[in-house]
Formats: sequence, C-alpha cells, structure tokens
Amino acid sequence: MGGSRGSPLPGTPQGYHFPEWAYKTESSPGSRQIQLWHFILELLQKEEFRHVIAWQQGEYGEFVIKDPDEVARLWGRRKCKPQMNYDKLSRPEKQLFTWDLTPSSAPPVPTASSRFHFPPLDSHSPTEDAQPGRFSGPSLVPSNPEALGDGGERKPELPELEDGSSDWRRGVDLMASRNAVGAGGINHQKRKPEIMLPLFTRPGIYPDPHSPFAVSPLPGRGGVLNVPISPALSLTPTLFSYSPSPGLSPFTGSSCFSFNPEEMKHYLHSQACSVFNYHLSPRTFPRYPGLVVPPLQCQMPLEEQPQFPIKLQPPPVGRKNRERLESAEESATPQLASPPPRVKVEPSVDKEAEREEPPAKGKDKNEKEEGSGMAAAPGVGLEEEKGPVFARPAAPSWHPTPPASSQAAFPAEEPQEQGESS
DNA sequence: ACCGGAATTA
DNA sequence: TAATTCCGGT
Repeated sequence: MGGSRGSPLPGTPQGYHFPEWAYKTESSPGSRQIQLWHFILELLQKEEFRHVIAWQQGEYGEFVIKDPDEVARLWGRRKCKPQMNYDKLSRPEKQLFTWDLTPSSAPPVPTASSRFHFPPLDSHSPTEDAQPGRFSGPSLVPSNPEALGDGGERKPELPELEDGSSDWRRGVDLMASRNAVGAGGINHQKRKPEIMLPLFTRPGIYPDPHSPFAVSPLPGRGGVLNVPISPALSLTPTLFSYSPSPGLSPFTGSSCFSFNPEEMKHYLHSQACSVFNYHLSPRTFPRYPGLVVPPLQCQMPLEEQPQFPIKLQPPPVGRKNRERLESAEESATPQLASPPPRVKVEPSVDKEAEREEPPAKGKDKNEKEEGSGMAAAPGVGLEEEKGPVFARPAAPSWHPTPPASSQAAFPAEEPQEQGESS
C-alpha cells in the first residue's frame, strides 16, 4: 500500500492521510475477524494485561509491549493459531503501525530502540521535522532504550484471561518457562526489549497516562477535553461511522487534540459498540460522565467463538513451494514504486515455542494472578461497576515497579471471563 | 536474532 | 483485506 487513500478523514488537520486501517471500521459487523490493531487496543484497555502490554506512562498514546511473546500467544489464542509467534504477529503489526502520511513528512520510524513513533499531527513542530525521512526523536523518543525501563522489567504471571470470548482463557499455560521473572527485581540481562509505540507525543500534560480512554472527566483547557487518542482509536469510525475530529489547538502549538465533550461522548459510544462487538467486558469500557450507553444493536452472540479452539494444523507442508513457474518472467515486478514500510519492530523474542493449551493437557498451569477467581459469572459482559477501570495508582515511574509487589497491588478480581465449562 | 518480502490462506 | 506462514537477508 504505498498509495495511501486520498481520503483524508473529515477534520484531519494538515490534510494528513492516515493509514487505511484507520479509516475502516473495526471490522465488518459479523464479518471480518477481529483486527490485530483492535486486539492490541483491547489488551491495552485491560489492566490484566498491563504486564504484557500497557500504555506508557510518560507519554500519552504511547504503549509498550513488554511481552511480545505473550502478546503473540494471546493473539494466537484469539485466532486459534497456536503457532502464532511474535514474529508472525509482528508482520501485520509492523504494517499496522506503519503510517503512510501523505506529506511523508514524518513517518513513524522507529528509533534504534525499537519504538514506534507516530508523528504528532502537528507537522510544523520544529523538532519534529528535524529529520525528514527518519523519525526524529523529538524528545519523547530518544534513542535510549535503556531509558525506558528495561531496568524494570517484570514478568509476573501471565494474566491471560481476557476477551469476552471466554474460550481461550482456559489455556492458562502462561509462561512457566518464564523463569524468574524479575524475582530479584532486576531484569536479567537481556529479556526482551520492550516495544514502545508512541502514538502521539505529548509530554506530560495528561494526568492519567494510561489509556486514551482513561480520560479524566475534567475538562481540559478551554472547556474542551484534552483527550489524546491513538490514531486508531480516534480515527475509527466504528458502526456509526463517526470519526472524531480532533482539532489541534492553535494555541498550544503542539499536537494537542481537543475533543468536544459531545463528540467525545459519541465517540465513546462507538467504542462501547466495539466492546460489545468483541465481547469485551464492560469494565474495560471507560466511564465517562454523562455517557450513556444505550442498547447497542451491535450485540452478537457471545458464544460465537468455539469452545475448544484447539485446532491441529497440518504440518507445514513446506508451503506450496515458492518454486512456482519461476522462469524468467519474474524479472518484472508487478508492484512498482511501492514505498516500503518505514517502521521496524524491534522486540522479538522467541523464547520457546511451547504449545498452546490443549484441553487434554494435564499440565498444570502456573499460577496466575487471577488465579481461581474467574470461572463462573457466565454473564458475559454483564459486569459493570468497577469504578477505577483504569484508575491505577500509577506510580510516577512504572519501571521500578517491584516485581511481585505489583501483582498484589492490583486486585485480580476480574471475573470477566467465565470458565465456561462444557 | 531481527527485519522484511512475499506467497498462501481465511 | 487482513492475517498467517515461510523464507531469505542482514
């Protein structure tokens, strides 16, 4: 897709053209499968996965994948692809996070530290344009991987569960092989670089740097909500084909988005639909003052997903052989002038290719933080309440988080997923 | 080990 | 279309 669509979203400042995926809806109602980027967002919205993937605290719209392997695993569960690896997952993901802005001014080029940077919509940032063609680390994304907290890498138990499908949660294989995980509070030497995906660079102006959804009810400046939202989110039309039009505040001179409360409300509503679409527990849905989530017509059978996704895939068959007719014909490349993706992923971890969680597996799963709290609560998605969805103490610095302590710090009482015992 | 392309598939 | 998978290059 080198050629980005020429359809700028309404309200797109500077006439930026966002990636195609940003325009399309999450997925066709009942048709398309869940999109990877949506899945990522789901994880981001769940605290249960904060150990795997979470919003970066310093920067809004920036999230880090602490456990690429785990993310891949979860994704594999979701798609019933036991063989899913981060390598596989990263393929689409890379593209996913590849922006193809029309102006080619500031592509999200990851720095050496494996970070994705989504250039702020503000194209006139002096610092932004520092290096055309390459991501210019404004100030948020220096090329210091270590600055990130690789020093605080904790890999606690695997929170797994997740997603309203409530099917693949049974696995709970967790990463037993994870070994110590920071029991000493110090990451081993080289675990896996956390991937940082700064969506928007906005140096601390938002009180709650956890999720774009975790917006505080308090109005931003000028009575508008300063709700930084990731491009994917903000640009997701959703069922209502509503696309929030973040307007840059001329005053700030920076990439500060201002949403009207009303629009935001609408937007959140759309998000609610998404939640339902993907069987997300309402708890994940951010609360918004005055936000009412009317009966969404997008509800779908929750039991849609297979109870036992275990699918034995045929041997690799070695593919169809790429030796097709090769011949000399290939000299001509069909695709021409296709700007290659400029984003690179760095994470990578391949750890072990442990199998998924076959139902027959007698192996005991490691303990998970959620432990035995789940199961039951068949009310898929009836959970509401939960005030502090994202309300997390949020220590100023999350890296130094004590390994074990962090676990206990968060009550793992989310019965969201019912064990669904057949 | 990571990155990326490309063919295959749902 | 997007995702999955394979495979080669660096």
